[in-house]
Amino acid sequence: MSEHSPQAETVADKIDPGLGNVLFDVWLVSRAVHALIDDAIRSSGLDADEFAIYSVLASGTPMTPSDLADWMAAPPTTVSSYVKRFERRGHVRRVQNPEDRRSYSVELTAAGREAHHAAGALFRPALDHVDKALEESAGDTRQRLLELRRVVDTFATD
Amino acid sequence: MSEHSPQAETVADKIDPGLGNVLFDVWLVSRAVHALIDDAIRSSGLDADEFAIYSVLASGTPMTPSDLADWMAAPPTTVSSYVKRFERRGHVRRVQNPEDRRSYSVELTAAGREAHHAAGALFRPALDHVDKALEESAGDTRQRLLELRRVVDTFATD
DNA sequence: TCTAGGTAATGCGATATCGTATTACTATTA
DNA sequence: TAATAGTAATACGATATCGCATTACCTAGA
Repeated sequence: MSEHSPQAETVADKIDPGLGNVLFDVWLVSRAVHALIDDAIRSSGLDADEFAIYSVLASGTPMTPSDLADWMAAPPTTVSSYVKRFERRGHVRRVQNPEDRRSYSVELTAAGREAHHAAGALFRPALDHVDKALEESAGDTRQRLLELRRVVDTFATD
Repeated sequence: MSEHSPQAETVADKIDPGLGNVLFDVWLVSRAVHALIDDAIRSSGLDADEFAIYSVLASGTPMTPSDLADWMAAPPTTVSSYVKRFERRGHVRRVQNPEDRRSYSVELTAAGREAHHAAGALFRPALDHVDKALEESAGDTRQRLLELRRVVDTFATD
């Protein structure tokens, strides 16, 4: 396996594929995707994780730190430092919840929306490439991913 | 959303699903998967990333640090510290490449195989749950993931 | 064989992640 | 309404990640 490569093949090809299982495969793919996004949007000053968070916030869904933590399966402390960082950048604002003074929701500022937009512009070519390469199977892929997320959440919650 | 929830639904349900695109979906699912694995195997002393690396090594494919970096789409410096850490644990050994004195391959020691085995035992129930819940679509899911990885690698390489 | 350019791996430093313990508040029960 | 338990968020500290610069080695060209 390590001595020579018959064709132009990627590392991923050479390794598995018997090793694989769904969870492992997700892990592996996501590393590549994460790197792809990081590289694509680097010059915007956001990384893949940050871009994703900015994206939900930009979508208009009000999110508390706890919501964010559940949504992205991150520990509360991690979300805390994200919010602090984003706020320091002037990209995010905390909006007090009048019903519960411990809590607040996180909102993008105008500057935050701009940053997200800029990152989005860098992101789109990469996404287009992938979508194009996937062709009709793209929808199917997303379906499988959503299903998987549902299953995983079930397990984590039980 | 913070006021009330109609059913027993997960956070993921409430958010999207218009926001989504393949890359974003992968990112999101992988966070959940990563957390799931972390939690499942925590008591083994390995985390999800480490378990994955131990797994390739356990599979018998000889891997240099560069191979590992390519395979898991991580920067060389990150792999370097992984190897150092694993070696410190006594789980891994460096085997010099006689052809190239800069290089070496990484091998699991007996202790490393044991650690991997222990983590594997904790991992399996989680995997079984997911596989069972996915039923026949599991194979299809893996297929989609492998395809995606291929596409992403193509983009990264061009 | 010398030199220039490429590649494998790492040291170091900056910053990110996340576990443990804590604070501040809300809900529940009596 | 006091006491207890539960929940939202964070401070702090330990460790991980990764970019930049560097070392050591290999390869190609003259």
